Order: sequence, then structure tokens, then C-alpha cells
Amino acid sequence: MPATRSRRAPTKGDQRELALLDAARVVFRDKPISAVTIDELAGAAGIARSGFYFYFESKQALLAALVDQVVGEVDSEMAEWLASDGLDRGALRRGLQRSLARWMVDGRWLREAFIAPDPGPDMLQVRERLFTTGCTLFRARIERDLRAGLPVGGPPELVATMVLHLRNMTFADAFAKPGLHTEDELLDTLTDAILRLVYGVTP
Amino acid sequence: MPATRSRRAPTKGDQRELALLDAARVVFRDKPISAVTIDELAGAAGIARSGFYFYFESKQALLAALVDQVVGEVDSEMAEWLASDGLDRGALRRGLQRSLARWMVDGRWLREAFIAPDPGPDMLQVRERLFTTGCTLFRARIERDLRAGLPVGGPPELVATMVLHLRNMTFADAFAKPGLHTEDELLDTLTDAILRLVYGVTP
DNA sequence: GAGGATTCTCAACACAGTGTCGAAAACCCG
DNA sequence: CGGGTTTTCGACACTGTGTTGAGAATCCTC
Repeated sequence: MPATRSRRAPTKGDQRELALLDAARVVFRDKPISAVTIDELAGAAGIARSGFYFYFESKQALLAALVDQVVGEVDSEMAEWLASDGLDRGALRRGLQRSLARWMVDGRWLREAFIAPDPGPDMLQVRERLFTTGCTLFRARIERDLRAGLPVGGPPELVATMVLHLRNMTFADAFAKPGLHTEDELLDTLTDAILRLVYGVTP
Repeated sequence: MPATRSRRAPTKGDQRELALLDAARVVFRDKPISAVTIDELAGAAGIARSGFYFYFESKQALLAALVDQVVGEVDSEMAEWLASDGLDRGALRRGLQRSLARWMVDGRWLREAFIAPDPGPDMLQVRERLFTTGCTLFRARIERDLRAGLPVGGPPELVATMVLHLRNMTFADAFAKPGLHTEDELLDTLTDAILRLVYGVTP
């Protein structure tokens, strides 16, 4: 626990906490999370290493907080398509495009946050929330389509997780090996792939 | 480098190396790789911690060797479908079933090996090989289909990596959260999903 | 089966990173 | 200002990694 420090007070301390998160975002862009030392994170925010522990229990806890920060944003990227009806290819593609933009910036740590092999308990919880939120939204969309008579290719929950994984891994690849495909090629293929995977149709 | 120790000699040392690999396979089943200490690995193979370094440079190097061991096996699982023509649903499903069986046993470290966030250079090399081998095979199959006039949904290479990721992540999930779906449900959905994704058709 | 060469083992060391503590400093309120 | 509270940091203990060098076990050849 970060000491008490929960009762009302937008003090200098909160400022530092934010600074720590911002600094971490930047530092995590350059190297794998495991290669970033706490000393480095603290230094980037202008405090001593041991000071870090006043704000976060561990690197994992900071990462969890970081992921927490973007949960809402990630969801909103796909909101347009999730709210649309039928095979709205345009809305889907735009959502994916917004999503891709984020991945190209923060892909490294996003990837690790999403698919790191052994997250700590706090991280696990946040990730679970992040994933199930997305999954739930996708599933709801698919179930709606199912009721509307569209030919969905399997149990909605399973199909939803597949779509989520497909998107995440495709973007993770795009980040890891940029230049293999143009953005348009990537987005078109992925958009069609999702529509085919879910509905079995090529619009 | 593990000293010289390369010229022909199935000596006691090679035996130990094998024992180390076998022991590691077992140990890695129970806990995340990062939680396994070298002391533990050495102990499981009956030697002192520092003795480990005679055989492997690091835990990562051992893991690379481990992945190396299964490269061939993994490829062969899908061989039947890769060699078949057109939409051979049966062959595809059987391949996936064989693949799933492996994942349910060694899913934990397989997953980490596939998608670990910051593999060492040796690991990276092995993984690259593992992935591009699979990708190349899949792509070849898809290109063949394309020439045969089947409606493939995008650049073969991109589609191939999507299929690979879809399979890996689905199985990784199945391992991480067993019991969510029956094996049949999983295999049927995945088989159909792949056929839809690649060819846009529901057989 | 005795010799030297090779292969193997391990205790001791040096080091890097984590997390804890408690005392000092800075801050904020009356 | 004087009090408690919040923030900072140096010093310590601990865990795990990787290295080294000396000796034991094993192998091979004659």
C-alpha cells in the first residue's frame, strides 16, 4: 500500500505520482519492462529510488496503474462500431485505425501488459478487467447480430475473444516489425478478416 | 558457450544436459519461468547451481534449447493439413487437435516461449525460426490455394500470421482457463474460424 | 591398468536489483 | 511561528545471477 495517502488532497505528492506515471510511459517505450529498473523510473521522475516505494509497491503495481489509465480510452476506440448495427465495415475499420494508432506509440508496454506471461496479482486483476471489458463489449455486439439473424460462426464469447486476440496480435506484430505492410493493407485485411471470421461473409 | 564440448561424444555430460532439459520441462509446468531459479533447475537435475552454467549460459539459453527440441514436432502436427488440398476440414481439425493436446501439457512454457516480452538474443533467434517456419508453411499452403482459384482474404503472408496467432492465442487461453469450453466446441469453432478467415466460406 | 588429457563439479566471490526502515526535511494548517 | 502530516532519502538486508579457479571424476590410449 502507498502509505495512507488516500484522503482528499491534490498535493505535491499526487503530482509526483502523475509524474512517475508519465515518466514511466516514456521509459517503457525504449526497452522491455523487465529491463527497466526502479532506479531509472524514479530518476526519470526526479526522485530517489527508495522514494518510488512511497507511491507504488512495485514496478508491477505501477504498470497496473498505467494500464488502468488507458482502459477507458481503449474501449472508446471501438465504441462507434460496437454501437453500430450489421456489417458496418466503415465503422469497424475506423475503430481499428484508432486502435492501431495507439499501438504504434505505446505498443511495447501495451503488448507486455496484455500478454505478459506472468503478471503479478495486481497486474493480473487489471488485465482481466481490461480484457473482459473488451470481450464483454464485443460479445454483446455479436449477440445482438445473432438475434438480428446474422450468421455468427460460433459461441459469441469464444468468437469475441478470438477477434480481440486477432486484433491485439496483429497490432503487436505491426509494432514489432513495422514496414512489412502498409497501414491500409493491414487495416483492410484485418477488417475483412474480422468480418469473415465473425460472419463468414466478404462485404 | 558451454565450453567446447561439441565433438562427438554421448558422454555422461550429454546425459546431464538432457536431464537438465527434461527436468526443466517439468519444473516449468508448475510456475512462471521467471519464478524458477537456476538453483531449482540444477537441483531438479541433481547438480549444484553453479554446475548449471557448464551446460547453459542462462535460463534463457536453456529455454531456447527446449523450444529447439520441439520445433520439428510442432511442425509435424499440422503436416497433414499443409499437404492436403482445398478446404480439407477434417485434416485441419485433426491438426488442431494434435496441437491442442501439446498445448494442454506444455502450454505454460510454450506460451512464454512464444510470446515472452523480452527474450534474449538466443531465444529471439529460436522463436523467430519457430514462427517463420510455421508461417512459411502456412503461407505456402495459402498461396497454393490462391493459385487453385480459392478466394483468399488478403496477402498470404499476413493471413498466415493471423491464422498462426489465432491458433496460438486460442490454445493459450484454453490452457489458462480450462473448462470454459469443451474440446469439441473449441476445435469446431477454431476450425471454422480459420476456414472463414482464410477463405471466407463456411463449409 | 597407469598416464595424461578431457570432462565435469562445486564452493567462494562479486555484483546488480529489490524492498524495508527510520530519521531528517519539506509542507501545510492553525 | 509550532504542531502534525506528508514526502524524501541514505543505509541496510536479502535474493538471485553469473564468474572463477581448484580439484574430482571420467575417458582414452598405450
